[in-house]
Amino acid sequence: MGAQKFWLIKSEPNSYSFRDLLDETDQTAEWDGVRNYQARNFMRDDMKIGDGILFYHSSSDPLAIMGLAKVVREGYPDFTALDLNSIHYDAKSTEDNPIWYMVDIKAEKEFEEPITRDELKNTTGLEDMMLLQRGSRLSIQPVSLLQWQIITNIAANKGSGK
DNA sequence: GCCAACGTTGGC
DNA sequence: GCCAACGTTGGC
Repeated sequence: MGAQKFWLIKSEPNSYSFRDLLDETDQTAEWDGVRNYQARNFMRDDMKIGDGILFYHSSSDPLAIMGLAKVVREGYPDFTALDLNSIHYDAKSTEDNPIWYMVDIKAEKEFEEPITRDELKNTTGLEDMMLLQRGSRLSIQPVSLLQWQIITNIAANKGSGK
């Protein structure tokens, strides 16, 4: 079994928020609709059960990490690509040759206070975070162990009521 | 609302 | 295989 890895997933709360995930049965959702090859490869090949996820709200106020989630099902074909009625339908994808993949994620912990993008930018040690790089648009990003530790520490300190 | 950055498409 | 045109993302 490989070591646990860490990820950041972006979502526009207008379409799907961390609250929506918390409200799901078992707080679990299929992460469907991703139509970018690099993100697809992460889900198909690299995301493993138990991997940690930072759930980030993009195009919103505040721009922030809202909480933690984890991978509970590893990559499998995104069937919405085969569904003519889905906005994620893709004619290039077939049952025999599915192009797109998804994972299932489960909410783990809602931060008492979201960690804002500004805060991340001002935190020593996070300079290299992909999220903070100019022009970074990838909706699923790898996060290093150190970055994960720094961010979960911030959350823990906020949660301690200090 | 603006626009830079990026990924994809398609003509050649 | 190149690359211009286009559509989308997403911070500001």
